[in-house]
Amino acid sequence: MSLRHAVLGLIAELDGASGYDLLKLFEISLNSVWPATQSQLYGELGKLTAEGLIEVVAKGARGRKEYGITETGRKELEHWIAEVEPKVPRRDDALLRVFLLGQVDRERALSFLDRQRERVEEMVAELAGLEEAVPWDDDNLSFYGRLVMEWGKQSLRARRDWYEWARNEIESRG
Amino acid sequence: MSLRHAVLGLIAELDGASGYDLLKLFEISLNSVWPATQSQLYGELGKLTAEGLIEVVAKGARGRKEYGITETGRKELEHWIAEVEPKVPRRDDALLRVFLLGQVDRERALSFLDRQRERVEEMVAELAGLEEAVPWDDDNLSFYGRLVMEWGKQSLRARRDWYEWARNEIESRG
DNA sequence: GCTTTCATGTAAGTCGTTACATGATTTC
DNA sequence: GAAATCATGTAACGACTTACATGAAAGC
Repeated sequence: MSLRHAVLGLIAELDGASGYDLLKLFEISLNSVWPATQSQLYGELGKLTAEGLIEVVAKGARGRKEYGITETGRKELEHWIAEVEPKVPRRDDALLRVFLLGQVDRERALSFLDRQRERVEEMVAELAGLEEAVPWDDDNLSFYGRLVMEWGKQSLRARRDWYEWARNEIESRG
Repeated sequence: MSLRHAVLGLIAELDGASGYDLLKLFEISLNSVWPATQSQLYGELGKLTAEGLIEVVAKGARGRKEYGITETGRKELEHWIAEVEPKVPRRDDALLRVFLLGQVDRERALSFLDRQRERVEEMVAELAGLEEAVPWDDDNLSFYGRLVMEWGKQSLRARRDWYEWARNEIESRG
C-alpha cells in the first residue's frame, strides 16, 4: 500500500498534478525509491478518487485531469508518513545467489563477486554524476531528495566493501 | 523468477527435500533474503515438477513427497547463479517516507528519524543474537550463510549512521 | 501535413499474501 | 484419547509488469 502514498505525497508536494505529470516525476525523482508504471499510476488515481483522498480540481486540453489532495487525503498521508511503521525490504536477488554460491565452483563464485563489485562501482559513479546534473533547489523535494540520494551512495559503498571482503573470505577458505 | 531458484538451490544443497522440509528451511535460513509462504512453495514445487527441473524421488508417510533436482534443474540453477545478472532491489518504504518528510512538521520529522534509528539498532542486536545462537557448521550453507549475515549487520549499521546524519541535517536546516 | 509530445485508459499474466481446508502420524 | 506436529493443497485478492489501444494538440 505504498504506491498510493507516493502518489498522494507527490500531489501534495506539487500542489496539484495530472497522471502525466506524476509519471514524469516518478521517473526522475522516485525511480530509485518507489518506481511506478503508467498503468499502475492511472489505476491508483482512479482508486484514490473513488475513496475521496484526491479529487479532480481542473480539466485541461487533451483530456487532462488535474488532481488535488483532499482533507481526508492529507490526513491519511501525514498519518502514513509519521505513524505507520515502515516494513524493511528483505528480498535481494544478489544475496540469494551468494547464499547458494556453494553450488558453483570456486572460480565462478569468485568471478561472480568480482563482477558484482564492479557493477556496484559503476552505480556509485552513475549516482555521483546524477547528483551533479540535478539542479538542486532549496525546496523540500530537493532537500529530502538529497538526503535520500546520500543514502544511495552510502549503501552502495558499503555493498562494494562487503563484496570485496566476501571475495577474500572465499579465497582464503580451506 | 527468484523463488524458483531459491527452491531449486535448497533442494540441491539438501540433496533432496519435501515441501515441508523446505518450508522450515526457508524460515530459518532464507527468511531475510527471500521469504516464501507455504502456499507459494507448494505451488512452485508443482510448476518445477511440471517443467522437469525437479522430480519426486521418494514418497513417505502422510503424503510426503521428497523432491530431487534433475540434470535440467541443475543446469538452470548454475546458469542463474553465475550468469544471470541480479536486479538491484529499489522499493523502500522507509526512504519513501523520508522523501516526503516535508509534508509533516519538523518535530514529527525528527522523531520519525529517531524512532527509525532505534528500530535499526534493535535489529542489529537481534541479528547479533541470532548469529551466536546458530550452530555454525563448516558446510557450504553455513559458510555462505555467514557471509550473508555479515552483510545484514553491515548494512544495518550503515543505515543507522545515515539516520543519525539525516537527523542532524534537518536540525541544522534554516 | 507529419512527427513528437501530451494524455488517458484497459487487459492479460505473474507474483505474493492471507486464509481456508483436510487429514495422517507421533507424542504425552 | 488429546494435542502437537507433519504434510499437502486451493481460493481470493492485491500489487506489479508488459503490452495494447486511442486520440488530441503542438511544433516544424
